[in-house]
Amino acid sequence: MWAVSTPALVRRYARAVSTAPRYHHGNLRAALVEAAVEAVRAEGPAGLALRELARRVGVSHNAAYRHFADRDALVAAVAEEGMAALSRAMRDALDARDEADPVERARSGLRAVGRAYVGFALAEPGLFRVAFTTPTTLPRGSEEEPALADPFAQLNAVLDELAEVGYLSADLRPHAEIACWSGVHGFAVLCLDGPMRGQPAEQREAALTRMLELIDRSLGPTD
Amino acid sequence: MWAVSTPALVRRYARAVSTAPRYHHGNLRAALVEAAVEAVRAEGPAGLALRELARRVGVSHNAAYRHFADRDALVAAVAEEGMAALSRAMRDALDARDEADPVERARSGLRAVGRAYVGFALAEPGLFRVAFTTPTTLPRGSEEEPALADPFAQLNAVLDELAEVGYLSADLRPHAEIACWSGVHGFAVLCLDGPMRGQPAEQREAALTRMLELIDRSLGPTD
DNA sequence: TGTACATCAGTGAACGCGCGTTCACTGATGTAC
DNA sequence: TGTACATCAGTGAACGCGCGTTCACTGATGTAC
Repeated sequence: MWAVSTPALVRRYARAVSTAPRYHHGNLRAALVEAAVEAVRAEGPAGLALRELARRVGVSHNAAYRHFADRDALVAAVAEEGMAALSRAMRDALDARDEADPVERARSGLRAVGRAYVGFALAEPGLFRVAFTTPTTLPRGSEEEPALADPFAQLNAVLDELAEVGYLSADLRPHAEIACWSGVHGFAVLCLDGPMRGQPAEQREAALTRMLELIDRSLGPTD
Repeated sequence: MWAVSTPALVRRYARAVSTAPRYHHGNLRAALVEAAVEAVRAEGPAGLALRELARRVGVSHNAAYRHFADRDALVAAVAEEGMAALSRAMRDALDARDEADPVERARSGLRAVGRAYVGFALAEPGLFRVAFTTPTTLPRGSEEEPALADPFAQLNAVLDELAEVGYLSADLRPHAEIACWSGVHGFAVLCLDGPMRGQPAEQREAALTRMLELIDRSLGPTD
């Protein structure tokens, strides 16, 4: 059952205790992804070079090929990491709600995911950009980045909640998720690369609050 | 007054008539920008390489340095071109309105610029991307891309119109332009690089119509 | 329990690529006289 | 009107860069016996 023999275990333990640089890294794949995330934080998507990352991890420049088929595979791994982090941020924001009234709770949920989305983009611009980078080799007919499905699902859940409690009417529900997503995504991009780049935080904050208010208005009843 | 002497005129005419390749290109700067626009159409921002463009224009690879200080200057020229084209598309859409009722006219104006914005992004994805590319050497404290001011001004004008005719209340007016811009910009980006990439046109069209409807709702009166 | 051997995860040198940029230059153009 | 000369817009060779990728290899590890 236990595939590791005793002498192997002893050797492994000695290795783990030793501080000398090891020939076998132990967890190179994870270390490369971690370094890639750091690089992306510091330099954006352009920082994702296999040679540079290997250098940072302290490993020869093509050791990476044991763990990634090519550069694109590494970029994809980082993108997945970024999307997962975004998803976590949204979920945490949703979980932090404490409203009792169902309608207020649903409405604040939509604001919460929106705020979390924009907040993540501004806090982690590099990861955010990579997460939305179109892979150079588009996987024709493949599953189209399942990781992306998760933030999407959360947004849809909140909108369904808004519909269930009667705030969002059924005939406005279709495509509402695209409209909401467009709003927060566009806001994030305009802050990172557009006219709002370099604006003071309170200015951005005021604009974001206004936008979330308008999104809320756009879905609610007219009377 | 006329700075060109007669023999110079004669020589220039002979040149203009001749079909032989000329040592002096005549309008290299414009030709390079045009080639750059084409390259961006075909390959996106990555297609903007001085050597490649010089090759296309049929000129030695560093002739370009007579007209652009460096690569960034060329990219900036293309970005300006793209932003101008976007601005034109918006203006044309606004001019095409024919509603008589002031409120309806203002509301359709907002839809028109939104549709034009997204339409341009989808028709010219390369130019659109370059137009929003942050220059690598950010001009610290400079005027922050005045070309961008023009689409922004048009959007603001339409929103002012909506306020004047009484559709958009004064207290919702501040920051409304950011919210609207975020919506259409985000929609465009999601279509180009996000989850809506590769979706059929009618699907995108339906989602866009819904988003423009929601934007209209978000600004209008509640009663 | 010890050892031979297969397997796996690294190394280091090398190739070719296209790029931006600089240099010293040459051909074409415009104009003062 | 013709010519000498300054200026400008191009050429071609070269440098150095960092990259992705491949190759033949070696050291470490795990395990069958």
